[in-house]
Amino acid sequence: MELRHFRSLTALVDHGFSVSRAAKHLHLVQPAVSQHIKQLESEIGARLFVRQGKRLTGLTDDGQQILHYARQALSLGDSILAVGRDHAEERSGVLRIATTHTQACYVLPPVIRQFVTTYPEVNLQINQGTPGELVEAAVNDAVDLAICTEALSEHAALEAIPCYRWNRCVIAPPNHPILRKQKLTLDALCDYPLITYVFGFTGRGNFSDTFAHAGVSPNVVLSAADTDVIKTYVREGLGIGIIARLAYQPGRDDDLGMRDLSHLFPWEITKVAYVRSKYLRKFARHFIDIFRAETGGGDADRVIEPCRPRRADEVAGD
Amino acid sequence: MELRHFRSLTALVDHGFSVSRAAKHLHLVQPAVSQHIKQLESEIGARLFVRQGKRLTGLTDDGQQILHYARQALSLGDSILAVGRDHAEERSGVLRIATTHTQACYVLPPVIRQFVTTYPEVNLQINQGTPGELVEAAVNDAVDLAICTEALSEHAALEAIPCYRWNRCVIAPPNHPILRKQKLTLDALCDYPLITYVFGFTGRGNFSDTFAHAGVSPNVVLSAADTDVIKTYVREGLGIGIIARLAYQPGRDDDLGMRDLSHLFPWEITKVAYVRSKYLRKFARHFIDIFRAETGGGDADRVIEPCRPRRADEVAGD
DNA sequence: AGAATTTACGCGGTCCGTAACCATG
DNA sequence: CATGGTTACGGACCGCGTAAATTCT
Repeated sequence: MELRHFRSLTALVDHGFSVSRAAKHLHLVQPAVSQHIKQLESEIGARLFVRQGKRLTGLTDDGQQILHYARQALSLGDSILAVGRDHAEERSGVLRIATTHTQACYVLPPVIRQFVTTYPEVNLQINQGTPGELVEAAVNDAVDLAICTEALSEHAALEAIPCYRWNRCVIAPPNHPILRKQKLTLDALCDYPLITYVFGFTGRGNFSDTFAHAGVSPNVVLSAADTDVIKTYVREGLGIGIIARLAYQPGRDDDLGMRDLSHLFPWEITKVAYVRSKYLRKFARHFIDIFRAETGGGDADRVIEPCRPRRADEVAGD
Repeated sequence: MELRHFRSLTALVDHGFSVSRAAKHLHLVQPAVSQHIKQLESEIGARLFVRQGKRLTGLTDDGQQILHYARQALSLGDSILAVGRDHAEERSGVLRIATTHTQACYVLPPVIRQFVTTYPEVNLQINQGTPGELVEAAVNDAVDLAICTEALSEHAALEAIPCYRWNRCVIAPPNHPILRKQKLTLDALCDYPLITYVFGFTGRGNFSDTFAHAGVSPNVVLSAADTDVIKTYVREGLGIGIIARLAYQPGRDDDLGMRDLSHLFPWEITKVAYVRSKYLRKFARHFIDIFRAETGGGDADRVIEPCRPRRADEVAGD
């Protein structure tokens, strides 16, 4: 059993169980990967694929199990090569990041700017997705870093580094009564139609829990995956928006009134996560440092606050 | 890069950096493993070994790092083979367990008895060691399961399954005043010379903390790694012993008086742990079930109490 | 000088590629 | 019959073993 068998196995499932396509992807011919599978199955002593005649259609339970191990082993091989590259070409390579809309638009830009100037040789790839997709992508080694507020701490394979904390604000058209109210309470928010994030996004869990815990029910008339949609409909007069405070941009959003809500909701903690067992290139670790410094450090009026650094075992218990 | 390179790498460090001995162990000749190392270093682009002339003397920092990944990859290979064996010969194989003296003597015997009768074909190997050694052995894939009360939950690579909880008792010669005292308090225990476990063993951490927290200092005249030594010196009249209640055996220890101390100390939780990323043979998982059932279930007068099953993510936060 | 590792070289196995054969839609 | 997979077979490569050269103890 050698890594080449694992390469054929993973290529096969990654290309719709087509031996020929997998072979092409591996720069081999069909019979070669056929043989790899055959050898694997004979050495293991169990069928890995379900077959319809000669055609492979899916994985057996064992195959599923084994695929998982094979992927990990290959990933470790990549880690080993990565260690080497950190020697040969410390300042060049690829950094793949997955994050959510809010992070990508409002938090990452200055970080990216600083990173690309210090590492002009690094090919930076940013993917956008839902928190669930980020976790998926990270554990499948489709990206190196995942950045968001939800879901990252749940997965045992991920190391999640807390970077900064943030809270919410309400935005409304300039003359909206909510902006003049003396005491801004949850009840007050419930008096108006609300626009905020969909479930699974940007702290929506804590948002709903807070109302539920207070025994009041907000009237959410629109849920959006990203802040721009919320702003748009607030400008349309559909309701008042509750967004991450850091997504309110003075200058750009001066046509909207804004009031802080951090006294009403729990703080959210945005984290950057990576799979524990993988080697992170030096520049990837540096990216995390830059991210923490940039978000934790300056720009106080965006209410990005630094967050106490924590040790790994604390993070695990989140 | 193939698994064979990793095999040579690990064999080399496991045999004192002697290429010839490593080769012998791999059923190869010296030049073969020399070549493996050469190929590895060339593909990675960094030296893995520090050399004195032609002789290898140790690992570079990178080598250390890479060794770690290589070991994991090989371990995954073993897991893949293990999946297969669970098909071919479900009821035969090897189960390697590491545990402490207390568990081995007082808790495991009935579990072992049941296991070997249900799996007579399984080669059961039990190693004894300190809690630190158990963790070491588990993460290095030297054993399959580690059973003890300390240290297991700390290591991120280990999944620790809580199995039962226990507390302490005091043992003393028959006419000792401690046995007649109305209220058994920490202060009362401090009035006499104490014999108990050494640090890092059988809940000694919580033991000391409890006294420290109460602001009293016990007079520990002897610390032993196992219960039998403690009993011996209690019989000698050197002092009173504080041991795990489950280590007091009615019948065998009737010449010693015993009183329960569970109102004074926190409960300890004994766990069985294994490395998360590894495949556990079916009989290994069954062993855990037997262990939990046997300890959680019957024999109430040994005060082995069942412990609420917990989900993996709870355990991780311990 | 002796033990151990590297280098050099040749053989044997095996890994892959070509080609023919077979199953399926 | 076209597409895709397996079987069969041959060649090239390379991985391993033997033997000589080299270096450190």
